[in-house]
Amino acid sequence: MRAIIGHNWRMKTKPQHDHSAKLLQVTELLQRSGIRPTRQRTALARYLFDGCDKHMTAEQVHAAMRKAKTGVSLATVYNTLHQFTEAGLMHQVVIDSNRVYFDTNIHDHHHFFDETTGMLHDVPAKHVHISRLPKLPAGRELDRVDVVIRLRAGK
Amino acid sequence: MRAIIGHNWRMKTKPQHDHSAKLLQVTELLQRSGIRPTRQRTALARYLFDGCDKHMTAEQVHAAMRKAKTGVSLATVYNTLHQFTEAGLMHQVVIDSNRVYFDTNIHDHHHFFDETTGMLHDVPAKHVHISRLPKLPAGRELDRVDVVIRLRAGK
DNA sequence: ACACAATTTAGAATTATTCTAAAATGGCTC
DNA sequence: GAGCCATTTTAGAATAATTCTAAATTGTGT
Repeated sequence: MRAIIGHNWRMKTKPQHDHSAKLLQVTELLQRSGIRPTRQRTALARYLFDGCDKHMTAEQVHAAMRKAKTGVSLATVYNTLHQFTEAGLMHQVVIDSNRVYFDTNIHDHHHFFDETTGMLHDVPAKHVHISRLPKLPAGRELDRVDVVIRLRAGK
Repeated sequence: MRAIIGHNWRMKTKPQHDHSAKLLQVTELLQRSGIRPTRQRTALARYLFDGCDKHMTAEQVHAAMRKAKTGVSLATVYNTLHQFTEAGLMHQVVIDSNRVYFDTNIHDHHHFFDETTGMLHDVPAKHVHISRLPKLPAGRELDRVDVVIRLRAGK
């Protein structure tokens, strides 16, 4: 049964358009990050790094995979999101009490958090100027500065 | 030694002594916030609002209560921390993936998050200048801006 | 094709938190 | 202070997100 797809298991799942190009890009992206491009990881990467910035929880990503009929277990979604994060391909954003969002936008940016909808929105770094930072404690260096602009319903 | 500060519970104080004075202050604080000062709530308030800024998880607060031999159940600790937060007596800070910190410092300030120790430290607002903010989406108003300066081990 | 390492997986385990319904307490009125 | 009703507290069950585990599968070099 697998013989049919034979040498190229990658063709099994279909993106909308742009097959080969996107696939090449994604497998290369993973390889360059030292991550072996398995079927599951490629499917996830293809979905996540399609050029649209996404803020999603692991469960949401898993649901998207189900919908796309790509067999990727929840455990693998968690593992892979963590790997991608560690490789710097995406970020984790923790804002809501018990929800971790994975953010595929790795450009310098900040966030609006809309308390009425629970949604997260990007704010390009250029729209926030931080003109002064405190002196860092000894023996530590700056990892990054997260700015979350919390919004509530207003006039 | 404490009579001097008497009327101002905000003043930096050492915990330990000052029973009567502190009690009056605390019950008043609760009443002014529309919270009935029961035994448990008073015990928690006394511990939390002793003048020292604290960043604690609910479990940690519960542990402190046990140590102080004050019978307060975990459920009550959760309930009460939420009430206090809603009344504006303290804030919630969410940073670490699955840990909610309650912060007794309600002055304008920001945080260092030390990734190596998992600890949170205050940064007075004056040490961080945000000189530009984006235009807010329609129908929303600013609740607050949280700045978390993430630190990692460095030279 | 073969073997060995890496990966995936289902389901169990863990952890922080919330819920529930019963017991205790607080604040009234008489 | 006894009686009463609303509020609060509580132990333990329930939930939800995440991690762990150990077995099955897949990938890769030979």
